[in-house]
This record gives sequence, C-alpha cells and structure tokens, in this order.
Amino acid sequence: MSISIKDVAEKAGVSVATVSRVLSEGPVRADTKERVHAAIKALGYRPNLSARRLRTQHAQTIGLIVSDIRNPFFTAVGRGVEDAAYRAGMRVLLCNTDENVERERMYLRLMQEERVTGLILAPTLAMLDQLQKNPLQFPAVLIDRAGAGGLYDSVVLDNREAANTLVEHLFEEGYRRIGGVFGQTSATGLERRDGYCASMKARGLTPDPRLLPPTVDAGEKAMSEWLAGPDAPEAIIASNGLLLMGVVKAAQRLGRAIPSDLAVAGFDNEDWTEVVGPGLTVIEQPVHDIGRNAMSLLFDRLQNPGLAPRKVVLSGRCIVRGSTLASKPAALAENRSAPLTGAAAMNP
Amino acid sequence: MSISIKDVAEKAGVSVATVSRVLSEGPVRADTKERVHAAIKALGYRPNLSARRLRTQHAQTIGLIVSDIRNPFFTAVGRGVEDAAYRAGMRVLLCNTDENVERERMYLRLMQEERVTGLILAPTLAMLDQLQKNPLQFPAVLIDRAGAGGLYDSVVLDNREAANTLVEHLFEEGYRRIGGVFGQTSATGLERRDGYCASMKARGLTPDPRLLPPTVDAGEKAMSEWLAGPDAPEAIIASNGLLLMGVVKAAQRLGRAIPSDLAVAGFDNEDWTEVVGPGLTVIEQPVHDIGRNAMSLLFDRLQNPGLAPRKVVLSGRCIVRGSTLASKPAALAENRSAPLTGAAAMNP
DNA sequence: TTGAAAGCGCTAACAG
DNA sequence: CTGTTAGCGCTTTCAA
Repeated sequence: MSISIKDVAEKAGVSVATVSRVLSEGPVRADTKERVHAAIKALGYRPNLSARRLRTQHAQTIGLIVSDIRNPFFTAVGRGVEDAAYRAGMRVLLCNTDENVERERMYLRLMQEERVTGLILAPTLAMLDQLQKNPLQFPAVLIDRAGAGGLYDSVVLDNREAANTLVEHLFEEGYRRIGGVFGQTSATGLERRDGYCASMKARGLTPDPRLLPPTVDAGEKAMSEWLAGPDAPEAIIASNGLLLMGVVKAAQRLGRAIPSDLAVAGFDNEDWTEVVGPGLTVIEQPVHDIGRNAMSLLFDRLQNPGLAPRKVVLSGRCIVRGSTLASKPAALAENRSAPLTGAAAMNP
Repeated sequence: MSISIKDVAEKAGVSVATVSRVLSEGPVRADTKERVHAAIKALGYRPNLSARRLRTQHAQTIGLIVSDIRNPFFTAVGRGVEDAAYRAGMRVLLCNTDENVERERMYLRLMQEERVTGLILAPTLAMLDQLQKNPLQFPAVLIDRAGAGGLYDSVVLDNREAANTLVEHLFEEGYRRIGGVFGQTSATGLERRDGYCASMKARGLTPDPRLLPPTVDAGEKAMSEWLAGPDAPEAIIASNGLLLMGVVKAAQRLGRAIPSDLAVAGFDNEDWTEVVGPGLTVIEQPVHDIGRNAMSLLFDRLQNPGLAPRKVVLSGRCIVRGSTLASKPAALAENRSAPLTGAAAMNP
C-alpha cells in the first residue's frame, strides 16, 4: 500500500479535497498550499494515475502500434509522436507487433482496455482489412499503411510515385532488367510493388516483383537464389530497409559487385546505407513530418469528432548514391561528398 | 462513458460480482457463464484496466527505461523483456530517455505514479549516482550500466574484459598506436575506457581515450579532427554502435582506407557492421541473455523482496572481420564467409 | 477558501 | 453458486 492523498491531507491538517486542489493548481490560500506541499514532500507522495484516470475518465494516453521498432522509420516517427504527446501532457503507450496479426489484435484489445484517448497505428495488411469491417471505438490515425480505406485519418508516403522515381532513375542509368523485392505484410509494400510494375510497363519493360516477409533473412535468402539463377536481374529495388540489407548481404555472399554486377536501390535513408560500398541509392521519407502530421490529425479529431477522414500524402526524396551509377562518372552522384574516395577508402 | 461491468450484469440478468467471476474464471454455473459471455459479446464490453489496477493494487506492469531505442542492443533487450513479461501476464511500459537526465527523471516519476510492479533500467551516469542516494520505491534491475553500486540487482557485460580483448587482438595484428572513443554518459562507456587504458598500459602502450556524447555525429566530428591531426591513430576502438558508425563515416569522409589507413573495432554486432567495407571487428553482446536474466532477477525479487542484490556479469564474443586485418591474409578472418570477395564486390 | 460526500469500474470478503 | 456491499485513490459537485 503506498502513500495516498489521504495521508497527505492528514499530515497537512486539511481535507483530501484541498490536497487535490493544490495538485491541480486550484484556488487555495497560499499558506495552506505551502503546508500541503510540505506534507507531500515529507511523505514523498506521488498521485496514483490509475485512480486519477478512473475518476476523470480521461486516460491522457496516446497508443502507438507499429510493426517493427527496429525499423528506423518507426523509431523516428515514434519519437515525433512522443514529443508531441508530452507537449500536450499525454503519455504514449508504444507497442511493437513484429508484423504479427495475433500480437496486433492483442494490442488493439489492450488499447481498448486502457481506454486510450487516441491511437496511431501502422497496421498489417490483414488488420487493415479488419479495421474496415470492425471500426475502432476511439479516434485513430493510420500511418505508413493506409490502403484505400477512407474510414480513418491517415498519413502516408506517395508510394507509387516513389517507386516510379526509382525505376525511372535506374532506367536512365541504362538498366533494363530491373527486379524488385517487396514486403508482403503491408499495404505499403504492395503499393510500392504496384508503382514499380506500372512504371516498368510504361517503359516497355517486364516487371519481376517478389513479395517477401519484410526481414533481412527473407531478403537475403530470396536474393541469393534469384541471383544464382538464370533470371538474375541487373538491378534491384528493395521496398524497405530490412529487405535492402538482405539484398546487400546476398550480393556480398555471392561475390556480386555493386553496382557493376548488380545495381541496388531501396527505401529508407538509414545511416548505414551511406557507408556501405559505394553508398546506396534510397528514397528518404520525411519521417519527422509523418509523426507530426499524424499527431495533428489526431488532435484535430479529438477536438472535433465529426470531421470527415483526411488523408495526408507526403513525398519522398530520392538520394542518388554509387550503388546505381555503373555507367556514369561518379562525379554525377548527388548528396555524397566523396563518392569514389569513400568507396575506395573501404578497400584494403 | 464506456460500457461497464454493470451494463453487462444488467443485460445478462446477474450481479456485477458474477460478471467479475466470469472474467476471472471463478466458480460460475455453466449456463450463467454462457449468458454473461453472450452479454459481453453483444455489448462489446472490455474491462477497464485503470479500475482493475486501482482495486487490486497490482499494476501488472514492468517499466523499461532505456537511453536510446535506436540502439539495436536496447531493442533486442526490450524485446526479450517484453516476451518474458507477457508470459507472466504483465505489460511493459517502454520509455526512451535519449541519454537526457531530465527525461530520465520524468520517467522515473511516471513509473512511481503508475505504481509499476518492477523496473528495468539502463541509467545514465548522473542517474546512477542519484539512485544510490535516493533508492527507488520499487524493485529495479539495472542493465548494461550498473557501475559499482551494490544497491540493485544488475545484468552487465564484462566491459573491461571485452575492451581488453579488442586491444589484445589489435596488438597481435601489429597495431601499436591504438586510440579509443567512448560514450561519456554511461558507466559502461567509462568501464570500457578503463579496460582499454589498462590493457594498453599492460602492453607498454600509451592509451589515448576520448570521451564523447554517444551519437553518430559526435563520433564523426571528433574522429574527423583526430584523423586530420598529427596524433592520428592507426587503429581505433569505438565503445558502441553509434560511435562506431561515426568513426566509419569520418574515415570515409577523409578518404582513409579501412584497415590499411585505419583499423577499426567496436562494440555491438549490428547488421550493418557485417556489410560495410571489409566487415567490422566487433564485440557481440549476448543481448537475449541480458533481457532474460534481467527479468528473472526481477521476478525473483518480486517473490522474495529480502534477497541480497545480485550482479550477473556476462561475456561478450569477439567477432573478427576484415577491418582489423591489415597485416595477415584475409583467409584468417573468422566468422565471415567470403571476406575479400565480399569487400571487392562492393567496388565499381 | 475549505470540507463533506458521491462515485468512477472493479474485486473480494461475506452472507446466503 | 450467486448477490450485497465496501472501498481502492482520486476529482468534483454542493454547501458552508
């Protein structure tokens, strides 16, 4: 049993109501306030949030459910959400589903039981479907993976356009047999695949997309087999940081040089993409904006529940590095201070 | 106002106590139970956790405070903690302090207010000090950074020994001017520095340690200046993954080849350390064991609060890769399927 | 400016 | 097996 407001009231010789008023900065005479503060300090009192939430019916809590916290994209978004939440006096309940629908369902139930004020969610494909059929009981904003669904507010990247940018770039560099590996558990993966396929066809090329579990291992395994086979591509697009890492590992394992044997481009401008080999060409997402936008959509809805669902579509930025520059002088590489030197520097 | 146990009771034609018993799998007649379940389903009832926690005085919550969730070490530990917690029917409150003592203090206060069952904590140096003076009100296990303190249970790496292993390895490879960059905000950083210094002196070498904020940028900046100056080392040890990344970036920026111009070794076997350049030599931490051990120490203490504090010291594993193998044939590299091919493959 | 008292949703005696 | 009831710690009328 821990120290309660009652103990403080006793010690200060006032009623619990007065202590409560002191805590909430209500109208209390200065000397009374002082006595109460003294008692609080002496006893080391801390309010019990469960009791407060029960009484006020206000959890002051934002739920954040992401698929994989190892993905720097989600750590950045999470940080943005957390900052905005704390500025508004709310706490954040962060949950990690690992792309597992069972865990996702469990966490959604938890959010319900915590009576969260609002939810920010990057759903799996399967969950996205369920969300349309069984709408959530509280305000929610979908991030990264919204699909077509118009039921919820959402903040997403223009995935089709970003995939098209990558294909276009590779095409201009002279690549034709361009393959792609895409995460199979998210709407985002599918959208990037669709954008890739459309862009390939528009250029008279044959798309060769592969849907995979979004993990390093799955990417490495699939690419190893692909590269060893007869239909090995000369360039590859990976739909997220984990698959991109898998592609690089597979290329190394099979002794394929990047970009001369295999050009590589992908999504997510993670730190390591800059230092590996000649640097990897990637689409950088406006992670900070995504988190910030998600929170403002959420707060808007909390203030005005009747609002029609809004979808915010942001654009990625293509950062060209050496991994896609086989045919041109390295000097053309943008956003890279010393592309060739950097690459050469890594060699014994 | 949401659906409560009272609504369910009404709908099912029973008392709230009976509903409560159904929820906790208490003794209830089969047909009554069925009626209650039907009512729960029909109403979409979900128990209110705040109320339950208030009543039972049992938060069923483990707090987890880490310094930086971007650090794969902490994501892995976090995952281990979460798994163990859920097996025990507890939830996890994950907080990220970003090495900021203010945030750390705030979260500690939050834990208190949430009345958490127990806490797992990777404290900053400053906090570690305070924890000795003002002991926490609830069971806590320190991970990664325990210092000397004997007040709490802890799970740590043998940091001195690990640093020594790295120095020894570099020494055997023929390096003599070995520098080191260490995180200044954690006991762990300091211990690794001490281990490094001791090991250098034992070999008659002059240690040259630099304490830095544990970030990529700080590492890159410090190393850039260091490498450009007259006292540039021929080998460098980085005390964590972020500083290691900074070192690699600085080397690239200045056109220093790894390992011929600069040998590099560090801590944390992150995915990217395997694919960058010739591969980086690192100390791999038993991340899974750390999380698991922390949770069992915590559960032990919950069952038996009188226990004397225990300290579990685990050993790291040295994974040798090309970044420290200047003088020997690459074939000697362990744990690497195709070291030279892999490295060569990255070059245009 | 302060206190008394009701009640948020739930569990756990206790009684039947 | 089931219902009645008290009370967890807090906020918030309503009176004084």
